[in-house]
This record gives sequence, C-alpha cells and structure tokens, in this order.
Amino acid sequence: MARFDTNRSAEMEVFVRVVDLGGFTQAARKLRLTPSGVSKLISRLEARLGSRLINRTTRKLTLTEEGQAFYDRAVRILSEMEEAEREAASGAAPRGRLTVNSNIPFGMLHVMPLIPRFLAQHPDVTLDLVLTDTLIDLMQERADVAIRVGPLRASRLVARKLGTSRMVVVGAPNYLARFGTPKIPADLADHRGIGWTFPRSIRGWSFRRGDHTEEAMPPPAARASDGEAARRLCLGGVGLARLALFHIGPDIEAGRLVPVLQGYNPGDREDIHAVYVGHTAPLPARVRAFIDFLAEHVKVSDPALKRAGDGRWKLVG
Amino acid sequence: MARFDTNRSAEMEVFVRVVDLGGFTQAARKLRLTPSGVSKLISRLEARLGSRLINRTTRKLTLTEEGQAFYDRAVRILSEMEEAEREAASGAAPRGRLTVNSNIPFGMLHVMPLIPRFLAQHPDVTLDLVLTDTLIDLMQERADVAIRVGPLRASRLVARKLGTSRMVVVGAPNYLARFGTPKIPADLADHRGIGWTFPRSIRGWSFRRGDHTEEAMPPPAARASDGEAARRLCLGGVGLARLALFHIGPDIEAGRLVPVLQGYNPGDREDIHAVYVGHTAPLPARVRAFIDFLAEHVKVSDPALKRAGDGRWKLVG
DNA sequence: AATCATTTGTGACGTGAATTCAACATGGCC
DNA sequence: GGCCATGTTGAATTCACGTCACAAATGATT
Repeated sequence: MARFDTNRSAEMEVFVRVVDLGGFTQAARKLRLTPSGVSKLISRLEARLGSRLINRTTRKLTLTEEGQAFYDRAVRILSEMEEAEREAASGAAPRGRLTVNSNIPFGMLHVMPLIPRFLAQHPDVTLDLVLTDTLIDLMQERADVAIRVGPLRASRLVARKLGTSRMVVVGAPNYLARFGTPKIPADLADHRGIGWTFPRSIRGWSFRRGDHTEEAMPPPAARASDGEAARRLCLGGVGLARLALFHIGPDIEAGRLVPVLQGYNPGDREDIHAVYVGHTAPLPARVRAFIDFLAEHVKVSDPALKRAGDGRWKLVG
Repeated sequence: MARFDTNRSAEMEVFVRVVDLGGFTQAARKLRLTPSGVSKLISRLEARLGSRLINRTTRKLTLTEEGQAFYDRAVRILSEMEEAEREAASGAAPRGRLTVNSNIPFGMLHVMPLIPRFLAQHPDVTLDLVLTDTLIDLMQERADVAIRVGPLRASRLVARKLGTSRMVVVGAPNYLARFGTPKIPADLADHRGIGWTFPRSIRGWSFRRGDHTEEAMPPPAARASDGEAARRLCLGGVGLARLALFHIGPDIEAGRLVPVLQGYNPGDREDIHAVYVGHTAPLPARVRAFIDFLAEHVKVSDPALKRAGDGRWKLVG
C-alpha cells in the first residue's frame, strides 16, 4: 500500500511545464505523458490544495493568483532539488573530503609518499590522513577507508588486499646481549616482550617448523599503542617485538635490530588490506579512486631475509 | 506506465526523517512505514543518485559528506514546499486580489455600495472592480467574477442568479414631444433608438400582449458602449432606449424619462447573474466568499410601474 | 565467549494509485 | 456552419512501492 501516494515533486514539475509551455498538450508531449494524464494530475494537485491554480478553456490557460505564486515557488524549488541531487550525485570527478585511517608504520612509509601524486590527480579532493594503530570504528571515526594489517574480523566491511607483509621477531643487540638469543619458541618464556595496549586480532606469535605450528609470546615488559612506538622500545632494548619487515627492514640491515627464531617463521605473513564499508550503496567516487590508486601504486616488497657471510642480515628480493 | 516513477519529495522526506531520528526503524514508526520499506527507499535514492548518503550498521548511522550536504538542502527544500503549498492552499480566510467585472449600471448602483462591507469582512482581500458592459472573456481579463444582465451563452461558466431586472422602454419628454409616443410596437419603425456598440445576446426588443409576442426596434440614431451612456443619450432626447428599471427608476419617478409601450411588456425581464469559471477545480476562497456575499446582500427590488392619478409614474413594491 | 535483542537487508508477493486508451465536450478559426 | 486542436471523463491496465517473512549482523549483556 503506497503510503506516500502524493509525489509532490512530480506535481510541481508537471505544473511548471504546463505553465511554461502554455498548454496541457504541449506539456504532455514534452513530458512523454498523455494530455489526459496531465489533466488529471493538475486536477489532483488542485483538489489536494483545495484551490484552483489554472483557469483553463480548451484554448487558453490563465494562472490564478495562487497559481502564479505557486508557479514562482515551484520553479525555485525544482531548481534547488535539481541542484541538491546533482551535488549529491557522484560526479565523474572525485571530490570532497576523504578521510583515511592507517596504522602508523604503513601510513608513514607507504601511504604518505603517495599522497602528493594522488592529490595532484584529483585536485577537488582534500585528504585527512589519520594514523592510529588501534582498531577503529569506521563510522565512529567518520573514516572512508582504513588500512589494516593482519586478519580481518568478519563484517560487512569490504577489504581490498594491498599487499603482504612478512612478520619478524627482532631484538636489539644490547637486549640480546643481556638476555641471550632464543633458539626455540619455548625459550620466549624466559624473555621479555613488547605488547600492545589495544587488543589485536591474533593473540600470540605464530611459529612454524615443518608441519609443526605453535604459538608463544614473551611476557610483555612494555606495551605500545602503535608499531612505531614498539619499534622504538625494541631499539632501546626493552624486549623482543614482532614487527612488519617493511617497517624494520632498514634497522635489520643496519644491525640495529636482529631477527631471532628465523628458522621458525619462514611463512609468517600478514595481509595488508584497505577496508571500507560494504556494497549496500554506491561507493563515493573519491573513495573508489583512492582505493584504486592505492592498489595500483602500493608496492610492498616482500623480501626474504638472508644471513650474509659476515653474519649480517640482508633483505633480498 | 508510470513515467514519473520517482517521487523525489517522498524520498527527501523519508531521508530527512531517518537522519533526524537517527535510525530506519524510528523513522519507519514515525512515518507509519515498515523498516524494510524505509531501507528500500533509502537504497533506491542512493542508487538513483549513484552515491552513498548514509553509512549504516545495525547500530549507528553516519552521514557521508554528500549525505550531510543533501540533508541540509533537503530540509530547506521540504520547508519551502510546505510553505508553497500552504500558501497556495485555500486558507480558511479569503485573501488575495479579487477581480470583479460588472456592467456599469449594476456595478455602480448595486455592487459598489456593498464593497466597503465586503472588504471590512475580509481584510486580506483587495478588490479590483472593473466596469464594462461589453462581453468579456474571463480568462483574457483575468477576472474572477463577471456580473452580467440578460441571457447567458451556454458555456462551461457557472452562473449564480443574483436577481431579476424588469426592462423598460423609455424616452425623454422632449423626445416624445418631437416624435410622438408609440402606441404599438410597430410604431417603433418611425422612431429613433439607442443601440449598443457591442453585440448583445438578444437582437431586438421583445413585446408581449396576451399570448402574442413580437420583436421590434427603432432604427438606432446613436449607439452607446454601456448602459449609463445610453441613459444619458436617452435623457438628452436622442431616442428611445430599453434600459433596466433599477437603473432608471429614479429618472422615471422624477419625470425625466417616460415609459412607453407599457401595455406590451408586463413580463419583460432579464436575469442578473454572477458568472465564474466552472467546477473543474475548487473555487478560490475569495471568489466563493464574494459570490456568497453578493447573493446574500444584493436585493434588486423588482417594483411594478404604476401610473398615478396625475399621470406620473410610480415604482411600487 | 556466547546468547539475546535490536536493527538493517533481501526476495517474493499483492495492492492500488496513476497512466493510458478511447470517446466525448468545447472553443477558436476558417 | 464545419473542421481541427485541445481539455475532460470513464474504464481497463500496469507497474512501482510497501508489506511480509526470513536472514544477517551488530553491540550489550551475562
């Protein structure tokens, strides 16, 4: 049952066309309706308003005073509706404010460098890049896109994979000098770790050798709210941390951080996704453009770690 | 086939309600719809615009940038529509400009005296009283009401009878002294008459004695564009004229004009009508009020003519 | 962690309001 | 007076829209 049986916008549109063209038939032609349809529609409108808008014979139309006033207003209203819808419609060119939330390491190393090019390609977009590692609520934060590393909670959010990051457990040389180097995952129980202040999707660190998989974690000596803070703590020798290779690759190559238990995590990887709200409605153009841009330009190199002859670690590939 | 299948006003209304109340379900309750209906409507709107307006989970709604802009505009547009329709709707109180067209004698003698009272009763009405005797086109003249004497052409115009006027053929004393007094209608051929510059509905003057009816007219010596001009010509002795009794009653009683052929037109009357355009649409309140007012207050006395003992004519009743 | 209550989304269906079609009035123009 | 274009009316039809029932998802609760 049609509750909103009166489509006032259509009434206004037809009425305005009738007045503009000066006749029901001409208006009907223009609107691809029949004259009879126009006649009934105008009559309905007048009956609903309870007042006559058009005095009409078969030859002439004349607006009543109410008709004239209503016409003036209707023209204005229709043009405003037109503008409102055009404005709201996804124009060809992306525009507006785009809010992106990224975890800190990836945002700093891979997103920020791309921003100038993106903004140059889309001059009408302004971008807010918010860097946090905590789990965020896209709604709450009014973010259009979030970039996250690791397994995703099942939800109606849609994820687009941007790349893969190898995870590696590292410690600073001075830490390892004090606490020793763990040889098997179980050794972690006697070590100190760096945890997170926020709940992460996976609880422990995953290790694998051959077919055997196990989880283990050192008791946290400190907790960080983001990966960059964890890296700094780790560099300072506070404890072991499991961090993304793209993040601490330079530190490893420079010897500031040393991978441990490498024999146990050859395939320890986490996917990097751009996450956005689902398909219920069309995606704003700026969001789609940004995601496409990311997917095309983000190249997370996924090198292997090799120990060089001199005992130093190198990133290969 | 519904050509105007999208009722954009309803879309806007529902959308605004959803935003105001912060949920599909609450909006549905308020709008007496089902949540499912609201959901579909919003989805339709977004699909039509090609862009998302509301990011939604089961718990939270958040407007996208487009949604916020569209909301602001929609609120404004809806209020303007409301105002336009309210303005156009026939409010309880009549208001606006009322254009009345009347023939000159009746307008001067019966309409104009009533105008102050009418305007006092309806302060928001302004009245244009146009006095012409020519046949007018209500559309062309943008008149709401016309007052006419005599038979009506069949048309879709609606007529409301205001009264009856006895018609009487008169001449000035000095004219009758020169040309004599006609005794039978056929005598008019030797007289001079006052005609009209515009075509009147009836051709000749109608006379009746007993069962016998005939038409006759003196050849016009002059033609007048309105009844008042004809009266003046007649008073000046130009010729005989057939005029409304309400118009020239005082002249007769004062002896300035003398009825002739009274034995032949005991029942020669013409109806007075207020004419307005038909029932296709509701009548504007001011028009209805005016017509009602006229019908109630116009009292066209329809006296009989009696010849007093001294030979003078008196109006009785 | 698991359940529950609430809310949004989806497919199929029926309804009814609006449009169309045909036939009729009306008016203007020759 | 007759013709053409236009506006109106009545009846049949149709297509969009909302409802219904069910599914999915979310956030709070224990």
